[in-house]
Amino acid sequence: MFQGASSLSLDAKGRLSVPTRHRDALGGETGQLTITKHPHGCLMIFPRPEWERFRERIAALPMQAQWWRRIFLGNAMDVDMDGSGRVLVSPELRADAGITRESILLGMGSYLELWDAQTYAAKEAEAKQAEMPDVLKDFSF
Amino acid sequence: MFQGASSLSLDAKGRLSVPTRHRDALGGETGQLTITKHPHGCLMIFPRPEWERFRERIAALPMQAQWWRRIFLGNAMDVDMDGSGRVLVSPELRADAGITRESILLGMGSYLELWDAQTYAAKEAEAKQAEMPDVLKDFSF
DNA sequence: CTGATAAAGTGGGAAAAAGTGCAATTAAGT
DNA sequence: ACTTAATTGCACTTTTTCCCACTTTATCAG
Repeated sequence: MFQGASSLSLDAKGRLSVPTRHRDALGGETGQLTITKHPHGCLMIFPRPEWERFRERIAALPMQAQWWRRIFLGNAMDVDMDGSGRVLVSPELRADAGITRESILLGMGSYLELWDAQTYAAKEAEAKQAEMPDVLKDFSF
Repeated sequence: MFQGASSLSLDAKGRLSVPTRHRDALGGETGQLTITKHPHGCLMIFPRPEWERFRERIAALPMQAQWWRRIFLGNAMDVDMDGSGRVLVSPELRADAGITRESILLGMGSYLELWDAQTYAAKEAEAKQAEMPDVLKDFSF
């Protein structure tokens, strides 16, 4: 179960150093994980088994959801952590999420989200302004 | 199982250099594959056996789908990879998908999609803006 | 509180693999 | 038969991947 935010910076080669507290949960025994696009403008990072489950659900979607398939499945990259817990984020994925150096890693339960630091700050501010969605209206704390 | 995006450029003769990680799965023992049109504006690339299966299903469609038959079956080209993993994409197919040089190859499970880079970027951006189709409304991550 | 030890992060470099372009040979058409 | 176009194979250059070493940070003990 992933939760919590980490500020981190990719190195010159576009490698992401996975925070130690997520390393075991993310890489498992073999260090295998999968990174893909998210339509909201960030990247999703899954432990490999979790990705397999997600992919099955995506693959089962009907024709109308073809574009979602392209975004999630068509852009998914299987990667391995290197000896020091780093993963290479492909140039295509970095470009899509607008990630240069400074980025934010968010624990989102079964997966992680990787955001460009600036983009995230802007979108979060925007979301705070926006009206509460209906489903939350009768949600009590 | 194909997944993941690759940026690549066709050479002056219209040849596509198949990314190494897809080469075995796409060409099999003999390097034979099939390329055809897709109505969404890209090309589909199948390993030969996978194409055979797809063709059977298309052929079995009723009269209403006659146009889809023309598009898929009528434009299919059987091609071979050369010694260094390249395939020639015919001028007709390239023209149809608007592919000049820069293109994107998407792994879509049982087949690959080849897009003109610009076209893909534009359509993807459009899809991200668009409202989520009903089938996805109750899809949780 | 300070120092030492250990662990983790960061950067760089070398080896291997993949891509790109050229050249030669074969095939086809006039 | 000769010219032109196409295709296949080869070689060189570029990129990518993997690994090692050094620096910095954190933790524990004195």
